[in-house]
Amino acid sequence: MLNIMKSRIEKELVEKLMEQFNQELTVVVEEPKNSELGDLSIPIFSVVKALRKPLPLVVEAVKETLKQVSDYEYFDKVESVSGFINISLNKMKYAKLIVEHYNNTEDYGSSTIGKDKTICIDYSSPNIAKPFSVGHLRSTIIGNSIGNIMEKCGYKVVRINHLGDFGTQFGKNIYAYLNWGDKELIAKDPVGELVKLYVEFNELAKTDPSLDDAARKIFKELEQGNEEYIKIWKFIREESLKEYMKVYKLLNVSFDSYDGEAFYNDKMQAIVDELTDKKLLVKDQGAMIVDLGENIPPALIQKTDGSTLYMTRDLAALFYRKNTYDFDEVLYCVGNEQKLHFTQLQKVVERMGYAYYKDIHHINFGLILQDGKKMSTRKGKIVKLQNVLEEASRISLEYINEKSPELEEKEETAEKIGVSAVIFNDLKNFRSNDFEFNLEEMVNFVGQTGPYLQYTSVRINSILNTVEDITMEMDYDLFKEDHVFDILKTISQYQEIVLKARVEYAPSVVAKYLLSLASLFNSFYAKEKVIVDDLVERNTKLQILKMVKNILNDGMGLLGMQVIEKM
RNA sequence: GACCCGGUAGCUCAGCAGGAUAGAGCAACGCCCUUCUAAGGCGUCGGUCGGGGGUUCGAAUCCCUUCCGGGUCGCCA
Repeated sequence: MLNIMKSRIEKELVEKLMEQFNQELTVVVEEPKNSELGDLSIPIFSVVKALRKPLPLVVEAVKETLKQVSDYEYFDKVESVSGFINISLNKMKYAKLIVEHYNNTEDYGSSTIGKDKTICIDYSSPNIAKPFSVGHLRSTIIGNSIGNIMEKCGYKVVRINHLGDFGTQFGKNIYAYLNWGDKELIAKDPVGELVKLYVEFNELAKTDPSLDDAARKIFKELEQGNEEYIKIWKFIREESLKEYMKVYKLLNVSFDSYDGEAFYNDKMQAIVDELTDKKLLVKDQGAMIVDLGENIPPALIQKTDGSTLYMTRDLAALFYRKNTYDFDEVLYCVGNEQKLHFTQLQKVVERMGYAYYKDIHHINFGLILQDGKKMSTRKGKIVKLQNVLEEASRISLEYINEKSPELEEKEETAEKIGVSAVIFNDLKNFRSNDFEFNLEEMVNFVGQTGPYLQYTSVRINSILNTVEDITMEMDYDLFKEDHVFDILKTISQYQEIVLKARVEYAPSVVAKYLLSLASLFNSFYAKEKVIVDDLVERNTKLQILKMVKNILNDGMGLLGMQVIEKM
């Protein structure tokens, strides 16, 4: 609501000033950092410059013109301080506007900006025969959250888990499986054992490069339909997927499609043909590449032995998605280290003459580091996500036993708190930042954390549960107090926050917002008693509580966190 | 070597289409449960925004340069 008011004032003010001075102008309405200065602020340096008139004169002109703006009725005070015109809103009027708007809005915070638009999000996409590491956690929860945010903005979202179920690595997996795989051990713990085999293979290949050749050969035959290999491949894929589904259930994420790289195996030749027809494919050192100019390394489409690569499969997947879903945008939630790959992908599509290369976005995110370095599956240096989630739930249960031993459904609640803590710990920081893997930090429950948000929501719950229902009777005088008005102002910004998160593909925008809302509420909670004898006052406070709780819960939902009733 | 990220309080980070005295949380220290959940609240301490130039009325924010950390750079994904 505040954003709407801001842009409306900007627009009207510019129009009227331009009429007056017959001159191109821009005006920006912003919010002062320090709320003591007012609620809205207009720096007029640029206007002074454009008009070439003395500052006091411009100040007066802007102040006068503001009186003609349609939102003027909500202004309380307009004063100029060192080149800024600061506006204080009439707290009561503004509060009334927001509360009524809130009560008349179906899905508060939603918008229709994405109406009739489709957005494909490629996320999670773990590599089969590898455990679900904390590395995959990022893609999964960032992608899931961005999907939720897009839906809130009206988009139709297609969630795609582009499983890494093909590629040379399978040559390695199959080679190791056939040559030194222990069937019994594999039956007991398929994924765990397969990972061991994979790591062993890489160890041995260091001293014996012929192993890599053998693996490449196996993969090529797999690609061409070798039945024995396909059987093993299917087994590996199924077992891995079973393992992943457990994690997805825990994280509460789902997908519309699990078509992985293998799905595109029969769609690759068409890509090669089209690139050939368009004369983009060049033979270079035995391999087929697309040259992308001097600044970008060429894209490899086909290996010397004729088998395909990651790039080829991504192109096939892209075209398939365009044809199947007719997306307006396609997002790839993949780590920073693949930035070049997606630049190349986009470039190839551009060279092929498709205008929608502009709709391809790499939603990059930072690495999870260990000792300042990237974690690597090949070296077996990975942490299983499930262990992290279990640890978080365990600590959460300890809290419950200590703080509210009489709680029912302790285990379920502990799990919801633990998992949400891990999710929030990731999403609170901007996605492209790297971060050092630190279990203690992930399961920290004090301060700017997931449990803090859940706790705030739960506190509100226990008050709301004591009353029958909330009437419409309001005492807007209460909003004259800053600590009350600030909550309301924050509530009024929810929609613009969600929209900002959409533009930046950044769940952290929502996360930070929820922290500040929760913080404002907790200060309020410490200062004010809600269940007071004065019924109108009580009702007004309950209305605030209701709004805060709903936004907290809704926002946590956008992040993929679990909302809980009691803790 | 080339290219891409990042460097803000002891730690983790916000702020970056330039704007008014740089903000949170953690840690440290001191308070607050006879009030609706103290997983909370209040306060104190803590910063030459990596260094150096430049543009500007105004720079953490833009430009150049330099140092430090990380990532990527044809047959892995």
